[in-house]
Amino acid sequence: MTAAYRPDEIEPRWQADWRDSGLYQIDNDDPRESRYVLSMYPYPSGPAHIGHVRNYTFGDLLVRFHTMNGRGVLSPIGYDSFGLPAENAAIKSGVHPREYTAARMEELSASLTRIGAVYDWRRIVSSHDPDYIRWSQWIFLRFHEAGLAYRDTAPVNWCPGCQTVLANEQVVDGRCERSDDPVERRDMTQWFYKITDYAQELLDNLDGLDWPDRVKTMQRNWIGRSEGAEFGLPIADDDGTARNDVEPLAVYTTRPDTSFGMTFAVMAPEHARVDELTTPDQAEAVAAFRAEVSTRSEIDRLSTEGASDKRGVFTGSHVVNPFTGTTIPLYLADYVLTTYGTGAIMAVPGQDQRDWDFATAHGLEIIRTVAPPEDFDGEAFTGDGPAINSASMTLDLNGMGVAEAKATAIEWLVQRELGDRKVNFRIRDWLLSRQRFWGCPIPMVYCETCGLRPVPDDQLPIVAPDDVEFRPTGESPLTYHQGFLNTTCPDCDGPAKRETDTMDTFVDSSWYFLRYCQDDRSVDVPFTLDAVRKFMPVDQYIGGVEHAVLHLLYARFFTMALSDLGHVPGDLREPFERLFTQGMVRLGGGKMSKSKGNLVAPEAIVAEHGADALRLAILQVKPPAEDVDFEDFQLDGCERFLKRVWRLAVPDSELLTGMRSGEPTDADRGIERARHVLIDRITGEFERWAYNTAVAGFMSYVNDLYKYVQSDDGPHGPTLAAAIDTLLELMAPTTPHIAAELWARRHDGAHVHERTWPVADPAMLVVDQITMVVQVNGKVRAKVEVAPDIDEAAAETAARAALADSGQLDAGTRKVIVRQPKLVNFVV
RNA sequence: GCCCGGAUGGCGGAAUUGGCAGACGCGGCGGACUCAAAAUCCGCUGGCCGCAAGGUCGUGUGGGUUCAAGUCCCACUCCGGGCACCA
Repeated sequence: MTAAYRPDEIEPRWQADWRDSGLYQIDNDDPRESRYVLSMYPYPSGPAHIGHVRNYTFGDLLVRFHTMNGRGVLSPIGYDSFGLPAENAAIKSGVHPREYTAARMEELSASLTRIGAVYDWRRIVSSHDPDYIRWSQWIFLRFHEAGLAYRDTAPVNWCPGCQTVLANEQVVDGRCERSDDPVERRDMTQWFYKITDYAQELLDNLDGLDWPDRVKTMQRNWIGRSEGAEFGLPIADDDGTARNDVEPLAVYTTRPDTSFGMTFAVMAPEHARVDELTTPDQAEAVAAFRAEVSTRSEIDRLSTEGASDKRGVFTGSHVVNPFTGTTIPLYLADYVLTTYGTGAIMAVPGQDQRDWDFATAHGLEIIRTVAPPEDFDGEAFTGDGPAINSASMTLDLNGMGVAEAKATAIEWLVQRELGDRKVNFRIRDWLLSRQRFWGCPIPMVYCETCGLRPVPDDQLPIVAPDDVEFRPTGESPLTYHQGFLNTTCPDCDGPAKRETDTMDTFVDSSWYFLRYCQDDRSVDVPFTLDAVRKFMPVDQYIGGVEHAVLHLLYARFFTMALSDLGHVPGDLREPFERLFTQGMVRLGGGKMSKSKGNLVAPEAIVAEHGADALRLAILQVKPPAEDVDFEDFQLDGCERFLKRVWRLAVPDSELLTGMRSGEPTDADRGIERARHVLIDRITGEFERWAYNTAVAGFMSYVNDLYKYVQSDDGPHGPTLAAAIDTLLELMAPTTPHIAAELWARRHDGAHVHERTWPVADPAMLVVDQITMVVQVNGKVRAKVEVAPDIDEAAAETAARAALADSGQLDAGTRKVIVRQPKLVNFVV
């Protein structure tokens, strides 16, 4: 009687075994070569959803694979446990975010365990843990000392739905990436991390990272480096001459070569010098325009729709084009941003479409300074070409290409001390303060006499009190808690107030991977240099592409800054050596989301098919990098396959009767060869993340074994045993429970996950026969079995022989292509 | 608009370098077992023509290179993603 395959019975048993045995715990003095395999730590939103399961299955497979390959694998887990959902739940139902979060973490931990994922649970971190808060604050203070954390008043993104400010990275198409509310502009005093200090290195290092090109491109776009020139446009007097008593208007351009075509200049509506440079007769129009712009939402303003003439207004003032000496009008327009460059531009309608549109709408002059090609029928010409109309007494660019003209123009500016070469970045500093309760408090106090003071290290962590009222007010609930708010100044002991804003949760995720390295959590630093050196950088990071310019950029910044400050080794500049971004799981073509109520619950699948079948289905359905629709999962087929494996491998199987012994036959040798081929194939496929074809490999192999077992001669005992044992070893990372159970049953309770990964014998991979295709005019007409080392002449002879009866070569051949041993093609 | 991906049977997909298109799975059809069903096992399964042997067409569209193209080149269509007043 064959024992039944009962995943519901064996899986929880093995999950407990892995957790208790410590097989996947690693100590910092472990002598094995170390590997750091990390899946992005999850926000604890309750039981795992199918997207989580996909992510953590890939990670778990790698952990188990590397472990069997003799490496000491750091496989940690933790929770990104600060954040809005817990606080919103508190507002709605009154349950404290801490309790809410603890319950959700419990659920998520249980589901991760239930799908068979293994971790060193001793190293767990959670963002909201006071111990973790302490070190988030400690790092903030180090950054503050170094000038990398600062407070500033700036126009910021306000999300009315989340009732907090957002970082630029969290605004997508003018909307909040979380709540999708349109974002408003507000001037607020906020905390920033000075990520712009690292813009150049963040850009440069991308080249050396083994990351998807897509993600690198997104980061490059986000950082947005541009090279150009910055120079001053003198303000013109009433009679058109440059005034010496007024500071020139600074502009930034990437096209100094086109300066002779500058026919007007434009300031951003929010530019600091608008009032100064507006003439009395235009004051009313300017004020009206600015008022109108300020009420427009970001989305409207970003939109290119709408009449161009409404997008700007004349200031009444003129400036001087230093290249030509001519006087040109100065406008205000909303297409110029106050936050980029100098907030003012020289407008060259001939070479810039935005300037072209504006010039056309306002009846301004257009001068081409780059000759467009003959067939050019567009408006502004932005391509390369010889300069025209670009000469003065002191500078002649005519005839030069764009690059040469640029360099020459900049040189001219520098010589006359009018301006200089300038590199600009699109990336802004990271706005990190949030007006919310459920986040890490910013450890600063405001003293009436001493001003802004950092909280001393020995007073950390600053933890939010429990007895606060949760109301969506737009200010942190901490603002209304007198006990938290009122404190004393660390320097003068006088009355002081605490900062009530908390940190963006992306701060927490910017260093958790460093904390995981630290085994002894009692030391007085968040991580020791030795601990970090032992495991960092992360060898394989796995997560969603949605973090391409959020988490992945911030974490890189943190690593560089901590490196410069000496808290991690100086040569550790990049945290994640290899990155894999897995695709999303969708349902019925749409995005799966809680709000749509179409989440697939892995619990139900595990209950019906078992965790191994679910893991196998995840791996089988699609290449890991691609998005997948849950409807395409083939759970029945995967479960059926596991049952086939079970019946083949379980010791008391009815399938296995009448085992042959003695000398192996050709059929036996064929199976033995297939075993080695499988080892070779699966090892390669695992290394290149070809899990879907690896599953196909397992299935094919098992099909072969079934034929072998049911063949007339019957299976050869030792051959079959080896064939099955190898299969179980190779399947251990993908379907760990069934592999463990069958191995234990076959080997007296031994553990398959403690086995060494099998190695293929190269001699067994050499085939003695290969199918050679014989073509006539590129069409397959015959196939011949030949030796792999057949020579050219013999191959042609064999091919001719194969076609001899068909008469297809009777007319003679014009050409013969021989690619032994795979193919011979006759051209007739 | 610009920059990346992608398009292969009824479906998900496979095809390291240009060399047998459709591995593997799902679904479908047929058979075995069974009183029957489920489960299981075996076989067939791209279209068209043909009793068959076999032939013929076939990897989004149109061209091209080559003895040979899913794969390389040119042009285009559609789908997905990113960027998009950043001067």
